Amino acid sequence: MPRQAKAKVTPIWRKEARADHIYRVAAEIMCRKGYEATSMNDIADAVGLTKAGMYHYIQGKEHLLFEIMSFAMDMVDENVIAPTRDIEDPEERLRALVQHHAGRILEVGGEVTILLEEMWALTPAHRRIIRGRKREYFEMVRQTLQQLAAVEKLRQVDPSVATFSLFGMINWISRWYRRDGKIPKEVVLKDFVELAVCSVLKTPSVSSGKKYRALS
Amino acid sequence: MPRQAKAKVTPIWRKEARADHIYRVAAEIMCRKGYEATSMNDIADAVGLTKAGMYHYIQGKEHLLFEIMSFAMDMVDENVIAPTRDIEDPEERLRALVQHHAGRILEVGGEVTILLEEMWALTPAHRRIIRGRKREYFEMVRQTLQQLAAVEKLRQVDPSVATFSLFGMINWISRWYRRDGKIPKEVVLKDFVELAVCSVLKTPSVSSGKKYRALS
DNA sequence: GTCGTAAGCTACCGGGTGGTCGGTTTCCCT
DNA sequence: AGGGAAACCGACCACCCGGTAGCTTACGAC
Repeated sequence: MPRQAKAKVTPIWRKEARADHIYRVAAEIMCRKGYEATSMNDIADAVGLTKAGMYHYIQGKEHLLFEIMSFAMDMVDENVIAPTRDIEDPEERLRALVQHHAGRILEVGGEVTILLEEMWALTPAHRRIIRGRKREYFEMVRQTLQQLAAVEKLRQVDPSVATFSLFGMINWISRWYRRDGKIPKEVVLKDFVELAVCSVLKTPSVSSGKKYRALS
Repeated sequence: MPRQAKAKVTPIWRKEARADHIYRVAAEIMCRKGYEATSMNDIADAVGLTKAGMYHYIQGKEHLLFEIMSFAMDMVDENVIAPTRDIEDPEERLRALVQHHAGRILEVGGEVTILLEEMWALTPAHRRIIRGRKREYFEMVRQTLQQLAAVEKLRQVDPSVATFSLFGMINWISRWYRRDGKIPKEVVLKDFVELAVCSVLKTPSVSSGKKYRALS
């Protein structure tokens, strides 16, 4: 039990921290095999406990999924919505939204994004909560596009359809991007900002170049 | 048994046709609840047979999924690849690809597209087959983008990344589009062609207007 | 040292899974 | 009328699921 060595140094193994570890392992497995195809024994084995032992830290399978999804939405709130909410210029805001969201997926890994689609596995109450948080995010992006439409910068497309399109492009990343693949994540990020912004804007101004300048 | 009435008219109820019906029903249920969450009893009930009776027409659950996925890829081959393969101008071809693919999803329903993602549920042999067919399609789109890059029409983005982006936008449609919703499919289709083409092309020429003219 | 608590395990539960077997019904053909 | 095949079903199988009860162990506080 190598973990015990660390336990000696930090005598109190926070129960919550251990639960966090279980969440992380569970997220990885569930993402790889799907929620239903993942058994509690799979998770217990991966985490080094028996199923019964694991139940001292968690409440149940569905609750596990709910916690993971909530964590995913927390990440969106903190790392995507919060840093972009106060950007005044809607074009600038859109660019930042894409950059932060895609950047998160590329860096943290898409596990969490993929699990966000297993909505039907949640209890109705939990499903309502997650759906509400998703809708909130969706509305923010949609309103950004509507602002752009108001100043004639948006292409002649339905703002909702355009928003769905943006989410499609970005969420799909987690289905194909491999961090050990040959495309570096900086390239993907730069390209995605360009693809996303250009797909919806008539005449995007040149990137303000805060982080990425045009290559040529 | 209302089906019997029809059987009287067409005395030979082709076994294959009955199997087809089962595939269709299974696709609808599996898409709604997910492959693993769908039991053979669910399907049997929906199709009006007992589980044992159903096994006279099908070979097993995994094979059912494989057949559905193969059918989906047949549809792509017939209705997307075949009618666009011989278009010479790559920009025209790209436009047609998006139009046909998105059009199919909007009209047939996305069941089949969503099921195409449950790759991990297949046996390795079946998985290899489906993956091969997917890759073939992917390569066709990618080469179209590469041709566009060769004539300086593609934006400064990696063609593979751009291809993934296109697939993301389009495949995502089946996750949000409701045929009984308020956005008519013609609008979605028109918008998607514009969004997709404009996302990857520097200066898309005005649509040749074969089917859809600019609205204003 | 010993006691209380938390951690963790073995053994088990009821129920549902994909799948099969043997038999019965139904229908068409002659 | 009756024979043969295809259609269909009730009962069952072995197995695995999520989850729990109750016991044992390990450890820190005093």
